[in-house]
Formats: sequence, C-alpha cells, structure tokens
Amino acid sequence: MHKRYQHQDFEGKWQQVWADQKIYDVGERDETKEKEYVLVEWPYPSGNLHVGHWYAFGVPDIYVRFKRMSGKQVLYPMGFDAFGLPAENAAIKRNINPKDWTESNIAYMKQQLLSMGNAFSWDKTTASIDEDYYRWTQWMFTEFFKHDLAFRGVATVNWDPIDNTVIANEQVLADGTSERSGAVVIKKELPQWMLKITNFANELIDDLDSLDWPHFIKEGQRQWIGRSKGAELSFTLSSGDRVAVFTTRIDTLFGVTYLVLAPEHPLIPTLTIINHDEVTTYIATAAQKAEQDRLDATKEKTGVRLEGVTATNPISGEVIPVFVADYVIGSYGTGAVMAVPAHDARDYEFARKFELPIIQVISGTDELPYSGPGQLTNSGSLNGLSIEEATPRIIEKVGANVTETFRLRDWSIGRQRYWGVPIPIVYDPSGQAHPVPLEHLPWRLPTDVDFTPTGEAPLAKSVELKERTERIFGAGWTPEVETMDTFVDSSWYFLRYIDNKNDEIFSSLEKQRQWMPVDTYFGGAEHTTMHVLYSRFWQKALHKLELAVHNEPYLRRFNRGLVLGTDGNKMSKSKGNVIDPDEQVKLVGADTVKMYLAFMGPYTETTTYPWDMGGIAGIRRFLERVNGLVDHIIDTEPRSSTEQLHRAIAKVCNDFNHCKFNTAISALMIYVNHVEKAGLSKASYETFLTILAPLAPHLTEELWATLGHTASIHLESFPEADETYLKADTVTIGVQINGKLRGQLTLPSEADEATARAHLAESEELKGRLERLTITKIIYVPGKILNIIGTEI
RNA sequence: GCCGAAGUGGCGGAAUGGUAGACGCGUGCGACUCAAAAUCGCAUAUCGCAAGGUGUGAGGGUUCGAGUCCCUCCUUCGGCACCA
Repeated sequence: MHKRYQHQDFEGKWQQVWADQKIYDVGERDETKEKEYVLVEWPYPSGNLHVGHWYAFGVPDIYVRFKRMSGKQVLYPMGFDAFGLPAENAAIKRNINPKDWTESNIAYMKQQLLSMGNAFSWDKTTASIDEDYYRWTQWMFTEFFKHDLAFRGVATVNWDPIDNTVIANEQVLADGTSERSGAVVIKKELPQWMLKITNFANELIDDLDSLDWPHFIKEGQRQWIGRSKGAELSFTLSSGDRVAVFTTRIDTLFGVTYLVLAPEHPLIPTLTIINHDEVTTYIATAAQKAEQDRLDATKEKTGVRLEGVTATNPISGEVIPVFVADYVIGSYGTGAVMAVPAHDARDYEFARKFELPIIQVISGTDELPYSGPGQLTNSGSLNGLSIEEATPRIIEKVGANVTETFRLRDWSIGRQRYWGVPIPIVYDPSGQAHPVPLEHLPWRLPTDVDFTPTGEAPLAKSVELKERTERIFGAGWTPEVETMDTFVDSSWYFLRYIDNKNDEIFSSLEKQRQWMPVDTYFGGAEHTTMHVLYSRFWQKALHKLELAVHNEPYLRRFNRGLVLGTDGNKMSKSKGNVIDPDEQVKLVGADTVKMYLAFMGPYTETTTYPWDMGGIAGIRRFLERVNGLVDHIIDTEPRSSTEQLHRAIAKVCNDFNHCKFNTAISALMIYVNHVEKAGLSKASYETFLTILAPLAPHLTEELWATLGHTASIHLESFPEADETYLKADTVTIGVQINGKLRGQLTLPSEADEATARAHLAESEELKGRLERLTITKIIYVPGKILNIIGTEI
C-alpha cells in the first residue's frame, strides 16, 4: 500500500539534497557531450516571486531536465538584473540604501527560487550590480567609445518641465503626462550618451534570416528597425541652397507641388524669410509642443509658408512654395520632404488645408490620394510608363542617389538616476571626454549621495566621485554624472554566465566557443523589440571588435504567454485577483504548480491563460494517482500496457523537444488511465517515473527513493521508445462514401488495398449503403482512410 | 491607418490535407456513506423518438477528402503609429 502524497514532507528535503550534492551545477565544459544553452530572462529582484516567475522559469525547467536526461550538457543559469528605478524608489520611501534593499531582495528571492525546485546551474550565476559584473559593462562601454560606437550625441528626449528631468518613454502616460509629476511632457533636444546601433541596422535585419525564431518576432524587429528603400535627391532653393529630400516614390516627382522642412531643419535659420517672425514663432511652438498633441496623428496639420523662399522641381523646372510643418520629422531621413498631395495621404491633407495644387501623376483611379499601381500621367515624356519603369529613369535624370533610411535611432543610454552603472567617462579641464582606463574599473558608484529626485543627476552631488576623479586624473577633471540605462546591463549577461569568475576579461573567447550561442531563449513578448534587439546589437558590436566569437547571440527564441487571474483579468493588487505561488505551493506542492502551468496551453504561444482553480486541482489529482500507481504493479504486464508505455515515451520525447508540454502531460495521463486498469510491471513503473521526472521532479525523486534507489532519478537517462511496441496488430480506419464518413473498418495494420476491399465486402455496417452504390473509384490510404467514390442508385 | 497573431463544445485546449473535439476542467447520473466531502464508474458538440442530418467566425475556391491550403470579408488580441 502506498504512502499518502504529502508534498510538504519531501519537496524541501529533496531541494536541499540537490543543492548539497550540486547535481545541477554544470562545471567545466564536457566535450564528450553536446551542449545546450537554455536561457531565461534574468529577473529584477523585486523581493517577491509571482506566478509570472513560475511560468517564466518553471516551465523551461521541464525542457532543461529533459535535455539533461537525454545526454546533453545543459547550461540553465539564473541571475539578477538588479539595477533600476524600483530600488531607488523603495530606498527613498523607506530611507534606506538601494544597495542594501536590492541585496536583501536577492537573498530572499534566491530562497524562493530554490523552492521551485528548478535545475538551475547556480555555479554560473551573476548579477548586474556585482562589481565584477559592472566593471565589464563599463569596460565594454569604453571600448565602444574608443571605436566610435559610443558617442556624445544629441537626442530628442521626454522632458518633465516640473521635475526638470529627462524621463523614460515608459514613464510617459498614455495621455502624454508625466507619471512622476503629472506635468505635460515635452520633447527636448539634449546632449546624450548614445550607442551607434544604427551602424548595424542592415545586419540586424538581414541576419534575422539565419535565426530559428517565430515569424512574428522577426517581423516585429524588422518593423521596429523600419528599413525603407528609396532615393535621395536635391531641390534648389531661390536662395541658392540645396535641400536634400528622401522619398520612396521618386516616380511621382512630377506631382510635387511644394516642399516641407521639419521645424528642426538646420537650413531655416540661415534663410532670408519675409515672414520671419511668424516662422520663428511656429518653430518655437512646435519645439515646446506637448507630447500630448504629437501623439495624436489625427489632429489637423499645421505649418507656415516660408515667404520669399521657393524651390525648383528638378525634373519639371516648376517653381514651388516651401513650408515648415511639424508633420515632417527632423530626425528621420533628411528632415525635408517633397510633397506629392495626389499620392500621399498626409501631403493631401496639408494641401487641402493650405489650398495648394494637387496634380495626379499616377493613373489608376480618380479617388485621391492614391498610392496603388498605375501608369505615369502628367509626367512629360514619361507618360504611360509603369511605376517600375519610370523609377530608374527619373533617378538617372535628376542624379538621385538610391539609398535606404531607417526608423531606428541610435540608442540613448544616459540616465539621470542614481541606482545604475556609472558611465565611465571623465572630462579634462577643456571639457574633452576620456574613458576611465581598465585599471580604475569598476568605476564605483559613490555612496555619499542624496538621491531624492531634484531634477539634477544624483551623482553630481557626490563629493567622493569628484575627489576621486581629481585624485586619479588631476585637478580640474570632472566625472560624468549619468548612469546607464539598465537595458545595457542585460545586453550581455548571457556572456558572463559562461565565464562568471573571469578577472581578465568579461568572457573569454574560449568559453564563448564552448557555450555560445544560446540555443534556446525563453522570454516575454514585451522584450521582442527592446531587449532582444539591444542585445543583438551588443553582440554584433563585440563581434566587430573581435571580443565575441559569434555574430548572433540567440539561435532560437520563444515568447511565452501571460497568466491571468481567475477572473480573466491581468493580475493586479487593485483587482484583488493575484495568485500567490507560495500559497499554491503550500497547498498542492511545487510539482503541481509547475505542471499545471505547463498543462494550461501551449507554452510557445503568445496568448493569455486565466488561472483555473479546477484545472490545478486536476493536475494534483493526476499526481495523487501517480503516487498510488505502485499498487497496480503486477508480475507480468499485458502487452497493451507495454505498448502504451512506449507510445507515451515516443510522444513525450517528441513533445518535449518541441516545447509542447501540454500534450506531453496528456500522453502521460492516457498512460496512467490505462495501467490503473490493466496493471504494469515494476520495470515499466520505473521507466514511467523517469519520463515524468522533468515534470514532477520532487514526487518522482521520492518514489524513486522509495524503490530503494540511492542515486537521484534526475541522473537517469531518458528512455527511448522501442519501435516494435509502437505498431499495433490491427488498425481502425474511417470509411468514407463520396468524402462523407459512413463507418469504420478494423484491418490488419499492414493491410493492402485488396485486403481492405475484402474486409469492406464483409462489413455489416456498410452493407446497405454499398448495395445502393455503383463504385467508380476507391481511394485507400493505409492506416488512415478508405474513400469510396461512386453514384448512389 | 500599417504590421503581426488568433477565431474549434459550457471552459483551457487536441488534431504530419485523412474518423474534429485527445487530455483536463465543469456538469449530469450512479456506487460508496446515516449524510456530506473525497474517491470510483458511466455519460457529456448539436438537432432528432429513430433512421438520419448539421457542425471548427462568414462566404467562395482547390481536392476523392479541408479546422488545416488559396481568395474575399468579419471579429478579437498584440505591436507600431504623421517614418515621406
């Protein structure tokens, strides 16, 4: 008789044993085995594990354990992305140091993570706040600086005019106000530390082709980078200046009826403009314009004509007016646009408002604006040509350059915050920036800082930082006072895991050759563009500087879904629908919680799953039955049980490989349903425990030990299905008449068509129908279907 | 508006172009019990007494055969959003 399933009696015990025996540590690379690097996004140590963490780390753990048992050397590291605003806010609120707060959270969270019973490679852990981590973050930044990949540029930032500080996009609320002060956020041009991600724009798109990622993630990145192929050409102004414009539709050049410059366009201040005051006022208003208005694409277009300035259409020689309007973006393309109101919705709207001529130059419809295919018209000698034919001719005629433009901007990484990696730059007395040399790294975050927000960068108030700079570099030298965006920290953590104790370099080429690239990266959909793109850039930049072996960090990427509350809403304290995983674990055990999350639905779908109390009870019920399975052991099991076992092995193995944990679990349920009735041998019982082990590591370990085993079940090999048991003697197939299902037929599994016909002739079920049928054709797909085509009498 | 994903029972979801609804939840009936819970057994897409129909968002198409492939449309979700 079996013991009751008391998860609380053994889950903690086994977690302790695994930790003591370090059975999940990977140690050095073992070249006799294939490697598998499984990565999950390292968490922010908020101090409390929620269901999302379980979903993010617990379900991939199934895959990890399966691969490990299948003979791979699996690296499944865990660490902490521990810089960031929440620590600063918590510290301000509780009047404690962000470092202490963060470190105590990490310690607590490690304990919680252990309670999940995951097979983490704890010997490879790291955290972004460790000095031997951020030292290298800083060093790589200085290398980028030396190679012009990090630079001081000008970026448009979100400016909070009440707090007088730069705020992040995420802190701008949907209505365009600041999350912090409630002020209406404005755009401001400020000098910023930037990373030259745009240098890699083409590679970041083109190299996606080599990756085994879902289509939608690749498309998301492509769209984010936003490559447009087109042409750049110049218009000559009445002042003699030339204005470059970028267009994807140079074929519509004859339809240009005006030119538009962005308010930020550098040429404007140099021009002699009759209505100078009006233009200046407009530009000032546009610059101060609230984020609120800019967000609203449906708002009416505004602009001012530059009186006294005209431009000449390079192909028609026509003289056209020039406008300044904020619907043209200064930082995209050349910051100037040739307006073709007949074939562009925005230009059309603007032209209607300012009563400008609209000349249709592509035929196809009378409905304007029109952007579909057609022939050129009103285009001089080019009339009648298709868009494709006309494009190269016009390019040649006006001497345009075929070019590409990107939506992607350089990455602005400076933050006026305390709790981050100090940007390792010092300025000499003339204001020239110099990288802090490696011997002085880590360039430590000073502690003598009041980080209460005032609008000034907190590090500017540090006496220690100022004195340190002067002591090391000389009198009059000053430190950079900004810290780095935390996305920088997480752009290379997977490289540190594999060589986390190296003092010489952030990650040796040797270790990279051994472990990189990441084979499977499980993560959240919210990181599709930002983090995944930034870290791809970082990898490419390192590769270019010959500091990284590989050009791409992640071979395979999966985005998981989102677990909702029982009411179908996103879990939130205010809705009171938060499921506390600790409570659930206490109630039903870690194995049940993990298996329930895996059973809810396919893991690699980016969708939502409401938490179902009945569903988790069902999983617990299943594990109770597994616990009692020992009572069904018999000396000689029937062949059906052996067949079912091997079918389950084959199915589970295949499903695990494809991360389809839900159907793998269902296969195991089918097996248990069968052997509870038919009985199973002791050998089969042991085999079953090994295939269940990745899903229920604690229970299977306990049952394994009960059988007298002294070594862990997790060191066993994953069984292989025996082909001879996968084939049944007979097979039941469907019989269709004219494509409609009309009955069934049980045949020997290797039956040929003649045999199938012979069985059909004897079928009582189908007799009546067949008598009324003149058969013209029979389609027989062995093991699948018999379709009889004919005419009914 | 553009890009992407998805629409299957009361619910979560299964289904290499080949018997739609596996598995689980829920529900109903039964067994056990003084009773309830737990557990076990049976049933459970839908219309129909039945024979037999009808069914995977809608409508077309390809095919011997379509949830699956193609076209048009609708709805929901996610991302981007004046990017020339």
